[in-house]
Amino acid sequence: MSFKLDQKSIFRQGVLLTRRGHIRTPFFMPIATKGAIKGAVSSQDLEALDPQIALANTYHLLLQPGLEAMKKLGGLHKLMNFSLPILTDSGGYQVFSLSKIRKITEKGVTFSSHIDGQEIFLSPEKSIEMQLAIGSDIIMVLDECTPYPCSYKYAKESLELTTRWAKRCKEYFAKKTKHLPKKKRPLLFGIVQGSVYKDLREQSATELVDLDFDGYAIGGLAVGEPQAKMLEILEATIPFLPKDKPRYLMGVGKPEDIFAAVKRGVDMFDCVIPTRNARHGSIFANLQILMTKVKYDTLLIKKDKFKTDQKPLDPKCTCLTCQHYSRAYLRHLYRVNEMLYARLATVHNLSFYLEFLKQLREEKE
RNA sequence: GUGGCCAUAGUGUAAUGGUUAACACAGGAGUUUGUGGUACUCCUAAUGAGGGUUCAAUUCCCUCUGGCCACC
Repeated sequence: MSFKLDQKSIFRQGVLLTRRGHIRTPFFMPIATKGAIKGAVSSQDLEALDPQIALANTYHLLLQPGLEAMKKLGGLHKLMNFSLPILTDSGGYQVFSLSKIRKITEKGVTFSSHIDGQEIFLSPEKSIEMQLAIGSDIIMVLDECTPYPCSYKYAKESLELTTRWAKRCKEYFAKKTKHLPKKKRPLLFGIVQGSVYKDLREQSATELVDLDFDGYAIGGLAVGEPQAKMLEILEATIPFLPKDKPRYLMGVGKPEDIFAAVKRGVDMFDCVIPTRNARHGSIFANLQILMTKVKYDTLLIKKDKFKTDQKPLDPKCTCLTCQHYSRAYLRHLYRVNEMLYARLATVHNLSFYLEFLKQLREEKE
């Protein structure tokens, strides 16, 4: 059993056990796509934020530095000098979001590299092999993330392919990890697809649960559909997932999305919003968790009104940035294009998200 | 003092004897959901003053004002 829930708590406050340590739920995973948090945030900066876990991308690391180099380097933890657990995305989403030219067949997916255009083939087995080389602690199966909108027919065929790939991932994973003691093995998660069709979500979840994964992700959401639709599909999916396994809503989201999803029984999240928005000048501040919703402010730091504002970004925040620097300084750094801006803003926005999830973990009735 | 050049959004530059005078930055309002990019979208805002030529002037001519350069 890798997941324990506190039965008396509200939400799903529990503990997920990985080979590199336990993680309290619900939690948010900062994204280190290429083995670094974008915005000049070092592994030590990140660990100082107590993130519990980070996420990296198989697709990007497969292109650079590549499978063989990663094997020789002894994995990503060593490469980036990071000691907390790492979850790796399988590359399925990047094929969907980055590659204009792609061909999906039963065997796998062929696509052109966004870096130099060279043809890359990614199969379920190859994705797992790369994730094992990375030394990932939570490995995701290769899936096809359907776009929104998506026809029923395409969504059904796609989900069934995703299930067959999941089975192959599981078999390959079992073969490659059977020599490891159970406590030294990474976890393997399946991914529910089915677009916005409730019966397809049920079908996908049921098929994956039959295969018995360590946790279940819900993919193919937050791809352009309205929030109400996302929650509707989430509510239609969760009942088909086991209570004693972690649920991961991939790529979500804004604080209000995460709050709504946690209330509906989701345990894990990842999203580019805190880091990307930080780089683009949008700062999260003044969080309030109320009974039915979350409230917060978004500061567009470039604005004139911050020119001489000596307050920290968020007066209640304890992050490095807020302890030492003012809104005026951040605005100035943003405007003069200093790299320090990105680091300080990213550290703060991550701190905001991590503190938000920490409060959800501690929320009592 | 004489001659020449210049004057267009807040700033720096375009363009034109004839529909809504363009662009960049600045200013304002937004966007970003399993990360190709310090990204993207929308909005506000201008022909120095006065006179003349002309059907029509920001454009051509004159005067003034202000600035730059050269010469004495």
